[in-house]
Amino acid sequence: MKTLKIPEATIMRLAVYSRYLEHAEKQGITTVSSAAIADGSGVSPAQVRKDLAYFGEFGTRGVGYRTGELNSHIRRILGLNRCWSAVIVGAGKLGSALALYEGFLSRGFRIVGVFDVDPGIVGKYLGDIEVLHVSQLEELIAREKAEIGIITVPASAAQEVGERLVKAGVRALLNFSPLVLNLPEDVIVRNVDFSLYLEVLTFNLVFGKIKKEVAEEE
Amino acid sequence: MKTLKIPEATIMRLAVYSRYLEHAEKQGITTVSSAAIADGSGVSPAQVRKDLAYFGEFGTRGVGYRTGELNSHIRRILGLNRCWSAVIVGAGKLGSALALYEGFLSRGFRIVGVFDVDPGIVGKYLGDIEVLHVSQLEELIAREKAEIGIITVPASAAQEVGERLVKAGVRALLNFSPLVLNLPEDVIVRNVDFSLYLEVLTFNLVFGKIKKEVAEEE
DNA sequence: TCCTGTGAAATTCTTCACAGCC
DNA sequence: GGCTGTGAAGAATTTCACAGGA
Repeated sequence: MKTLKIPEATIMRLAVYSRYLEHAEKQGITTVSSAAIADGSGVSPAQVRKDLAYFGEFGTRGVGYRTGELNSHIRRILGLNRCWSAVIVGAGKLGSALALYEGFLSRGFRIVGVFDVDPGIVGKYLGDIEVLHVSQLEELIAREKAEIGIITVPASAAQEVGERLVKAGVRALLNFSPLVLNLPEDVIVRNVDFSLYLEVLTFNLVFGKIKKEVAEEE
Repeated sequence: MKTLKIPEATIMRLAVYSRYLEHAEKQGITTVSSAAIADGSGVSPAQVRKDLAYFGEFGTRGVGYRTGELNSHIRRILGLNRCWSAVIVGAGKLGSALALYEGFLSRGFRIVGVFDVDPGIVGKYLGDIEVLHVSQLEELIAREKAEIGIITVPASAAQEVGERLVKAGVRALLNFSPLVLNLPEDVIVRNVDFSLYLEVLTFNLVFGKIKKEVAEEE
């Protein structure tokens, strides 16, 4: 079979290009070059063209890309030509913040349910959505046909919640707990861990200094 | 100069290994093999060994690694053998959630300041930290010697905030706004965008289905 | 002339496979 | 026997450089 594999990095970059294009569109820029996109996304122009080439020819030689049109293409590639329903499990600070995050809706993500086990939290409203008890998880996922699960529970509960979400029919998970989940291969899981990103920063802060010293010695 | 470059992916994985090791330590497991770490981190055993090999020899042939000892090594590599001070700019939902996030402290990150421009937010307390007006940004960063900035302001203000943080002496930034910041090369910036992660999921949901269909046709 | 699309080259990253040590 | 550490092989990704079309 000749399904060429698309690098995950390409997908991430396409999403970044899309944000730049949206920004450019708002500024009234109707045509962009790969160099402009590259500039606005922190990559090389060749990289931009290669990434797009996986999916087709969207530009005009000698001219560039039509801003809005290219953005539509990218959004379709990313699956954003439709709305997606997601549930959040864990209505602590992070879960609540995500439930109220406006950025999701503008990209086509609708939060259709928020769950918790804490009786002090269940029943609260986050915007116009009521926090439900986890016991209603399966029912709501089935009713709303939610396909994405967002896990914002403590590490100790994450694995169990993941399994439950999958059993309830969710196909893709965004896991904010610091542990790697052990789930069937066909479930799509990505992890987000804030401390981890900070640790990448501190490594670079420390290591950058060392590199500079090494360079000066020679 | 012979400073071998460490892949960023290696750094991220080290942080993941560290979390697994902490988990294992709590369970009373004193010795782990590269296979165990790999299992708990979703990578291959060879990958674990290669990643560690960039920094030294931490294991014992025929035995494995001492859980706590290896974790200390990794924490030191990541720069976590000291405490780091960070400020958060933007005390909306996300900024507030991050300010209250317990996970930071346990990894050695201290939030020493939270800022906003909104008079309705300035003066509020998040835990025991008061939200200050952005006009006090420079002063507090200097006084607390904060080295890390976390940007949780709307996209339209992100670039300006980034520049201000850098001018005030911050060397590393975690940017939660959806736009790529344009800053001096020596500033370390990493972006976190929740919608982006969801878009990676949707791409895989859509594309996974297509791949399956293609496979079935042949 | 300008900028895209793309094979080919270069580079980076991962896996393999086994020597070395407990 | 078991598991680490590592050069060498292999795979994946990025960059280069230029052909091709507006």
